[in-house]
Amino acid sequence: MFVAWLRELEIKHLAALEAVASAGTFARAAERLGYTQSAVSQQIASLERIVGERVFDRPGGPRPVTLTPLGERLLAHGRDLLHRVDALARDLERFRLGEVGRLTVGAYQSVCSAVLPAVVGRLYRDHPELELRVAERDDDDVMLAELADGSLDVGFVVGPVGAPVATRHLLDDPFVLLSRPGQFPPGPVRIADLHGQPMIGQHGYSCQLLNESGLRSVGLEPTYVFRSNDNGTVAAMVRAGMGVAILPLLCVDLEDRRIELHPLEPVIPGRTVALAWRTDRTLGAAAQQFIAVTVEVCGSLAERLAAVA
Amino acid sequence: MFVAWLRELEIKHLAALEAVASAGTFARAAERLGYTQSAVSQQIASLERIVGERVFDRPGGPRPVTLTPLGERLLAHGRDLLHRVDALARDLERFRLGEVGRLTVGAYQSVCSAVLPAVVGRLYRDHPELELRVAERDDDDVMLAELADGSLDVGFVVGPVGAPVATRHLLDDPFVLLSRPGQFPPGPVRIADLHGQPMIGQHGYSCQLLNESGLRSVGLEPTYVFRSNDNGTVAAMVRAGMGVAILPLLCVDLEDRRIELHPLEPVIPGRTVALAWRTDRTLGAAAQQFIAVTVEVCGSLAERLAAVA
DNA sequence: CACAATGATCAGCTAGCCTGATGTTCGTGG
DNA sequence: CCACGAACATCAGGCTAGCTGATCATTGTG
Repeated sequence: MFVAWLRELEIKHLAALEAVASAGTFARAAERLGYTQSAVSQQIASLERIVGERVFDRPGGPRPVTLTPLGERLLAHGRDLLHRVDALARDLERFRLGEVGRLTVGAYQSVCSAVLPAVVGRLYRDHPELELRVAERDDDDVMLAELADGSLDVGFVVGPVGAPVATRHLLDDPFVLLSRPGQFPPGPVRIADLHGQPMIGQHGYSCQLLNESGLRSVGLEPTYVFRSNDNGTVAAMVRAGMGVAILPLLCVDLEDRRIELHPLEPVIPGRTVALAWRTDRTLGAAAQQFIAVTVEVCGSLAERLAAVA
Repeated sequence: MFVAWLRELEIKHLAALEAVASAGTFARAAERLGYTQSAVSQQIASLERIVGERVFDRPGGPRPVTLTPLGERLLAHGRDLLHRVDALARDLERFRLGEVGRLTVGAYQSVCSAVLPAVVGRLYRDHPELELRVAERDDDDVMLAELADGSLDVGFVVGPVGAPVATRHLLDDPFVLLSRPGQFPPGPVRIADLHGQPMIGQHGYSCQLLNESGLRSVGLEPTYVFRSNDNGTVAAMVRAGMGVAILPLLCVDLEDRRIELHPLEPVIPGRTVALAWRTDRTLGAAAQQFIAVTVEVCGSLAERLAAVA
């Protein structure tokens, strides 16, 4: 892919060239580079052997050396390269500090609306140059597959998963009943009382399956009259009186006064929201920060949720 | 001027990184680079020591290695640098062949109009990407000074000059008499016959001084009624009948039928046009080509001049 | 469970590179 | 005209970085 000749050219040579050219003297260049004059002399000689011609005219005696035309042209390229190496170093340093970098996150809709805004906001506030991508995925398996093939750096998942991924538990997200205000007396609603009640649900992905199996385990066979994965649509249908819905608390807009929330009795196993990433791949600083910030954000979020349910 | 850390980073490391990343395994990368697997392993280890983190995740066993986020970012920079080194090599090669490069030439007005167009035309025809600059200088001393300080790469000069410059003789440029058609009988004009004749000359630079000293050495004290360094102006004044002019043949537009040329008798020492350049500085390929082409162009030009004078 | 593929590691050697001393060239001041 | 100083080249010597070849550890595969 790359050229054959000039293979021995190294950055060191260009640095020596630059130093001598701008110092005017081998000895001063050596001093600046922290070498002896002899070393610089040999480095330039090596460079000249590589390019096949002299890059400096040495007038001899105490007169300063000057670049040959070829040396001048080489130096123009060399300065450019040195500046780019410099930029590389600075960029790498910022990357290691998590100030720059690209990060692709996978998340459910509920996480996207309830958790991510706060996380993204804090990350951008601290490091405005991060390149964050959020991919909305509603299926745990899709999420894990994309985590595995590298499309995602980190992803929010529902349950504890096996696979070669690490997970960090974030919060417990209990199922709650959504109803029209006044439809049920305040306080917990007994699942048994929901027999025959028309229900609104999501399509058959991870948390909906968890939902249904929870209900069945306490003897309720739910009747769904509408399914949507858009939480706003589900809430709207509840408001419209089409039925009630059992949703993870995170899927609910807590500010919406036109619906009412009720804990369930008995409590069915709610989903646990966790963050997952591959353990066999090194995490970038940006990803580590994302995890840390997310853990913190979810910590305070969990407190607020506990107050509701 | 440049950064402190990352000083040990060399192009070799980036080449190894690129090779491994695109080959997927250390062994194949080694094969491509002409090293052993062990060498590549150590090069990557060295790179990782320099940047302070792993750049590859090694899953172990026969699975391909993958870049870490930091490795990916480093590689993006690295590929850019490698391409630039590649471009550097190609550019240097073209420079050595004289296909590209910058060349600044100093020349008198007469040379500019009589010699340079042909030279420049041929150079551009062969190497369209050369960057030629022509600086019109009417004074030999100025020319030599600028040659000395590097402002000019090569310069046209009149006489053989000492200084630390080499000169290449190009052609002899005899002085001729310009007159209105019919003002003198065809053929040579005797200088003695010009006594009292109003004359038009140039200002006191190199070739005008040579001119006047030549005339005085054969007993003529010229009377100048007008001086201009613009050869077209001098010719116009001759046409207007203001006087006659003695000019180097190169300063005359041979196609202008409204003036007549006469050799002088006796012949006074004409100027010799030569090309000069510093001997203590290496010449670029472009300069060498310029000299070669100029010598050739002047060779055929000399023949045509001989036919006139 | 043996085998193959892959990277890490180690020992040993070579070559490149740096240092310190010395040689050579040239301008400068007396 | 000469001695001195400044500046680069060169040489010898030592050190180390880097390469080779062999071996080890790990892991997927038949």
